[in-house]
Amino acid sequence: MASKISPTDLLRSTDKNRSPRASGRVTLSDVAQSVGVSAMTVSRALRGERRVDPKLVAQIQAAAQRMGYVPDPAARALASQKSSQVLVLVPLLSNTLFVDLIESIHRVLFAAGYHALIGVTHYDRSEEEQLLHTYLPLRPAGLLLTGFDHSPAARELLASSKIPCVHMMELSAETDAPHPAQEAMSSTPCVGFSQTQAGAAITRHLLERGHRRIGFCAGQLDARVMQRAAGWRAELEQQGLYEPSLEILSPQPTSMALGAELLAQALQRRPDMDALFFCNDDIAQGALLEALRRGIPVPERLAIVGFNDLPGSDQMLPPLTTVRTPRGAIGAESAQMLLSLMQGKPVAQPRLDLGYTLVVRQSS
Amino acid sequence: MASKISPTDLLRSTDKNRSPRASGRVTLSDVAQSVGVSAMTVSRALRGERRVDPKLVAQIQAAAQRMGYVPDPAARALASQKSSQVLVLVPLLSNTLFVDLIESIHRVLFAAGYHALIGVTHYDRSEEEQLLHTYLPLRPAGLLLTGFDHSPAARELLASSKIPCVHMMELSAETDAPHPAQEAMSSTPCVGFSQTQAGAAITRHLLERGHRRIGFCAGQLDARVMQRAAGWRAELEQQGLYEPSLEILSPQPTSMALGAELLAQALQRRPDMDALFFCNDDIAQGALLEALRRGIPVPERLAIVGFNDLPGSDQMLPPLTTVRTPRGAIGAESAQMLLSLMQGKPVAQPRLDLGYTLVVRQSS
DNA sequence: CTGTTAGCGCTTTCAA
DNA sequence: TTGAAAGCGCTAACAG
Repeated sequence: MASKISPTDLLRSTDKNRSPRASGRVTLSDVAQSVGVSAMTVSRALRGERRVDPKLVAQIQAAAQRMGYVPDPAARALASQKSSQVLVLVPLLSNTLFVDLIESIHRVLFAAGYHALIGVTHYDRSEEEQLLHTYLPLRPAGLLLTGFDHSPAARELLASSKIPCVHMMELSAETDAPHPAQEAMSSTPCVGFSQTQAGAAITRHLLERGHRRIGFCAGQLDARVMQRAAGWRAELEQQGLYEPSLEILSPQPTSMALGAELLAQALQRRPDMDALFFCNDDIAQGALLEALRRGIPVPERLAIVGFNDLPGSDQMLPPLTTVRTPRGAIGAESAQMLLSLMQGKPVAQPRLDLGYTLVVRQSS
Repeated sequence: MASKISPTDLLRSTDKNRSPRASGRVTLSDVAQSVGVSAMTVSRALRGERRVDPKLVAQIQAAAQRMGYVPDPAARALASQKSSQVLVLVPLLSNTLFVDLIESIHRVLFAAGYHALIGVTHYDRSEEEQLLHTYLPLRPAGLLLTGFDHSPAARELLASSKIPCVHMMELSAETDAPHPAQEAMSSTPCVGFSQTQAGAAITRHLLERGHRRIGFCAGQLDARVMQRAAGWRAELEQQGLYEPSLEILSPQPTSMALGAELLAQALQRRPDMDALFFCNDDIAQGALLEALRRGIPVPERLAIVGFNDLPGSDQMLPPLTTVRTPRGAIGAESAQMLLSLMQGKPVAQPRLDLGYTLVVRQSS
């Protein structure tokens, strides 16, 4: 195992002789030198590439550990043209939904040696585009995006970057909710559930409970909210119960205050309303409190249901009936799918439906 | 403006001759060549370094724009030993407080060309340590940490990294709340407010309202919560009203459900309790709902106050009295301070107190 | 004010 | 299975 020591290595061996630009960190060649192999071998060994003598691998790992070697992500990214970061774009952080999503993504990616770089789009296509513009040059190893609603320029960026990408929270090519760019993404990897079907399911629940004038109240009119609306509407139409005046929409972001306001609007417009389906639990909670303030018996006079099963919904008066969405699982499975894609492995189910659960409490 | 074109540049000029490793992106030398200057000049011009002919700067910027040049962060990080990322560590994302903090940090840093890399510690010193271990090698340009509660090893890492760092949400060297490592950090840059004083202030408010048996209920017993407790306790002691049984603490994370539980515990232990100070609005909200369920008149029979002024607190029945904390401003000012530190500029107020506001609503 | 030189620390490529 | 050479794209450190 007589080793040839390159001039550079010799230079490095003496601390005095280190280049003035050296950062002082332990490098690959430091480890290589100490073991008596080339830097290349250390690089391969540490990355777990095959075709390295197992004995050497053990020795190298021990040395790296002992010397406190930590790979330099910048150097690695520069040389290999890809970083260990995964860009994760979500619309908001103020909805627990996305926090849960991020937490489970982080857990899976972190364990696999990747870092989640989080970007917030505020439900704005141009903000998303700008984020892609600034973050794509970081050469993320993968992308995790919320929904399919991108600007054309963003689509372009994504396509030309050729970076593996998984879409979260909704499914491509839903036959019951035609999507503008449906065709283009029928093969796009995605993990989620049918927002439309979930919206339809909770509407059916209300119908089964005997409600007939079921309103839909929503803020933050993003694509997924509109899919829920479509599910609600389809069920009502099927029963011949749909009327435009049952739809109370506001472009404002959802909040408890907005819930109170929409409840008021709904009852003013349709005093005969006997149930309300809110697009998200936070506005439903606000509506529940407003009903309490107004002395409206829930669910006797008016049933109220929400969506997502957020914290606090079980604490309301009465506890809120809602749809539990599997965001934790969506995050984990998306990350897992992305890991496969990044490794070039085939993905068994590139369109993964994780379903939803109706949670019936006392508000309906 | 006759330019010397280096051999490498000539090589690059012909697409056929590009190295097999080239990434295809437009590089600094591409721009340099097109303008007829050296890569170094382009580098300086684009980074806005002084000592470059303004005319050249304009020309170079135009060329970069036209050619679609985007700097490579990895190459930049490798050469300069610092990335454009700022590591931001927060305990949680499920508390709106930290989301607000992050949003404003992001806004300030992004505008200055930096990216926020967010890490979540879950109030766990060893998790924080691990995050530092894995993220410090990314050579972040700066650090933004929540609180001062680090493990010794983490302190070591921070100190030896020599990366500029600002602590958020609490202030160093509070004379009224001795901190374990107080001395060491009396000069540490920090932006926040006195948690102790804020806790004392809302307690005084309750005392002024005539309450005498004021309990303190808390979950998630982190350093800042305990500082609020200290403020509460000091006020009570001053009036000779402090008793250990008034303190109801739980190690569990705060939530509305925990609020309900702690209210129950408090009333069981001290049926004569006439006011409760909850360490965070979410548990206070849960307590308010529990009071409603139990038919306890608030504030007549029992006053309830919270902390942070989170969304929904104004929607409660009755609306919650609380302390509004300036997390948006804290995020913005911390980021601003960090920018100064990163540029080596002196910081006028390295210990910035942004105060707090008592928000008196109907629950007290 | 501008350019030259020499790396930053790693990995691709190719040769042994 | 291992190694040598040659960069990745940029900037620090001098010169001029």
